[in-house]
Amino acid sequence: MDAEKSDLLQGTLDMLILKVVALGPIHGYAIAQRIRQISRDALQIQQGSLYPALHRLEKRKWLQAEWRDAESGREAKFYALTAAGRRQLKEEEESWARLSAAIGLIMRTPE
Amino acid sequence: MDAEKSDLLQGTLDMLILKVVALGPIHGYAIAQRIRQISRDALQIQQGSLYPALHRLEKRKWLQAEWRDAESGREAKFYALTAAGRRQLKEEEESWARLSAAIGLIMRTPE
DNA sequence: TGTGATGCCTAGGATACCTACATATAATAT
DNA sequence: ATATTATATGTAGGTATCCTAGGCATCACA
Repeated sequence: MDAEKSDLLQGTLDMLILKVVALGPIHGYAIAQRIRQISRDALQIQQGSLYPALHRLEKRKWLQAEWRDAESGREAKFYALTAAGRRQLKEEEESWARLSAAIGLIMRTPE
Repeated sequence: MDAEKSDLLQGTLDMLILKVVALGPIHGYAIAQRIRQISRDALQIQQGSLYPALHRLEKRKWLQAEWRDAESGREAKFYALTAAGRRQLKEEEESWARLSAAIGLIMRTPE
């Protein structure tokens, strides 16, 4: 009802996940933690956004999943970037650079 | 079906419109033209996105509409920013700055 | 014993955007 | 004279994304 603003920019979640996974195989829960840490709490991924996104990316063959032991000793699902995922990440980076620069042009227009 | 990427970053349309209207009263069709011009064709607002957005912003009292003659001699609906719209624009600018900077932190993380 | 952190998941709802369509006028080209 | 393009506004329906709110399980620690 109260139209609260999202915790992130719609459409950037896939790119953020792909980027973090590109840093090295990592499990879902840790992806959200890393994004939060690196962004100094500015970006907070809800679990209800995270897991569907991971399944989406896996289905599109951009990520590959594998159950392994986490540092904690417990089982966790580790994700790795595929070759297609690397290409997709590059595309999304370019799209982000292009669009955010364009928004900058608008927002810096003097009156 | 084909998951084509959007012409803009989801969630930024309202901010872009508020910003352009803040430059001076302007009608809907011209808003889309200005956004396209200033962004050098990088941002293209579809009519099916534009008009619902304008109605949304007017309903929230961030814009005020008035029918007037356009330069073309034809009638057009001119929009002006309200005081609440000015506050909203400021908030959206801050949110954009915060989130886009945070995304920059993630995307520039070295491996 | 129970609480918090870790770790995975889904269902349902809200919102935003796009495609496609509909309508009308004015200017320009053929 | 006629057709097309640009201007100008609008809606309906579909899709995708994200969030809230829940559920389940394990482990450490108080």
